[in-house]
Amino acid sequence: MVRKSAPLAQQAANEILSGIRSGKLVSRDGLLPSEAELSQRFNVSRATIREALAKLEHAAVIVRKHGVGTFVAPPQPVIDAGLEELESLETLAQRIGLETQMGKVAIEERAPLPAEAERLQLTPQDQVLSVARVMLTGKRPVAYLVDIVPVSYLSRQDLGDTFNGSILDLWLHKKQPVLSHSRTDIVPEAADEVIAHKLRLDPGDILLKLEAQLFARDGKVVDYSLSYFVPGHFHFHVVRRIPMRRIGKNS
Amino acid sequence: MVRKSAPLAQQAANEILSGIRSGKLVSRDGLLPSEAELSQRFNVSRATIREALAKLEHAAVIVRKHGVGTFVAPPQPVIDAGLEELESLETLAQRIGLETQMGKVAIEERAPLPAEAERLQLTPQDQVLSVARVMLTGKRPVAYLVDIVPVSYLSRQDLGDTFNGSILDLWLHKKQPVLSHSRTDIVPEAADEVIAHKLRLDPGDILLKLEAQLFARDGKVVDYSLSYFVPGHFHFHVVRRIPMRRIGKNS
DNA sequence: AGGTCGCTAGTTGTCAGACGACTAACGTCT
DNA sequence: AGACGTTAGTCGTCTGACAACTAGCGACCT
Repeated sequence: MVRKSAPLAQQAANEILSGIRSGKLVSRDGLLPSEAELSQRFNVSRATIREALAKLEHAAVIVRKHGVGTFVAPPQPVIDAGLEELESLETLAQRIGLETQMGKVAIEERAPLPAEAERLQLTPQDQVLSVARVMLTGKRPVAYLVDIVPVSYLSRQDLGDTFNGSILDLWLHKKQPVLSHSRTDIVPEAADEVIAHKLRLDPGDILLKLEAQLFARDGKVVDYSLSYFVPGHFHFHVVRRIPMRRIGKNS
Repeated sequence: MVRKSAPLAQQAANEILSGIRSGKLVSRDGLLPSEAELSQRFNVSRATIREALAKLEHAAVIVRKHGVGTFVAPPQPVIDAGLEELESLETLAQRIGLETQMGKVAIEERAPLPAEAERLQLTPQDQVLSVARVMLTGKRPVAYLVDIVPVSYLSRQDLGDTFNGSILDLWLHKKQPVLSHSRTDIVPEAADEVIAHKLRLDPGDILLKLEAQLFARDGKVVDYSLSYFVPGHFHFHVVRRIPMRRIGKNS
């Protein structure tokens, strides 16, 4: 999408962003001028200002409150986590002393969806247990976690009063199944309306999705999980090694 | 942000999204009804429809073309890449037979910004070479890559006619400096106006940012790089291992 | 003195109508 | 066949008005 000149709304968004970053447009409590005032100040219509502000809201730069005003979005606390070693979020949070809460767990035993069947190497006649929950810190949703597990590996009874939100921790404690590794896909994604609702966001807000297959020692896929993270709370990194052998690379 | 009822624009966006997913709102060539028609169909003002469509455009669900119409966004080809082994994008693309082009390289020798100095363990008096370029496939920008390198490791002369876009490849070929690994942070991010312009996107569009420090064998940081990927072209994954020792974890 | 309720002013969200800027398609002319 | 101009339709922007919401203030009650 190459445009000869940016639409006015885009230009206004750029200028407002500059004004925010320089601090010139922001009062002490993070409040921006009203739409009417921005309209006059930038010499465009209020509708165009609204389109510009919508863009900035989607960029998580601002937050608009009906009847109140438009605010610069607040900065967020960060948890840093390496991805090389598989560790549950609950264990990670505990290790760094962060208090997290688990929202209501939605457990359902059903047939797998086609994508789930494929990822779990199941047939449509098999049954899976779906375990979905929201993780919160300080009442604030930070992640939405869904595990899809063949019922041969996990039943409702396995999840008892001691379930802390992590199937991985449950299995590691139990030493059954014996786990090997996970393959985790990393995707930036816009929240759809269901997930947005669960994480108290708007559809379209940016999430980091980790989509993982967990393999047991015998090579079977024992878990297919989808983890959606609100940016700013968990900060993931990976250590990438230089391969030892590069012979044959150019053949 | 919990609302008693969603704003009308949000509700309209949800309904339009449902109509797109069910196929009911989309013609053969991916065209949606006009804003005027959607306004009538959903019984809201055209301004509200515009706000709804803006949300969907930000979610990369649709593309709006001035004077033409509103289209469902096209699906994208995908390159899958593991992150465990450090490999340049250029080598990766070559390995899988994908033709990529490098846009104009912007090279600048300057003092490091504070964040760069910190990441590269430099002082403000040091000098770095900044190498910025866009990677394209089929004329389409897919990534914006910036390397910040201390001049002791890289000079303009090092980048000659043989520079293919990858400093990593250059160093691996030269075997100097001897490289060890990189630490790469993974962040979903909204494009700011500069990067959006380079990648022919709108500010606020979703990108995956990989922010990496590259370490030599002697422990020095030899490169600080920022790589911004347009979603849908490169698809990253990581293999996460179960640690061998878990003794002491609960102490 | 403290708490509650109602009102006001100000702000965002939505509506309606109009015009500007853009584009694809079609017809006419060379 | 190619170039140019026109038309109809669409998105982008403007204007003015009203609906929905909220913080703050003052009045009133306990």
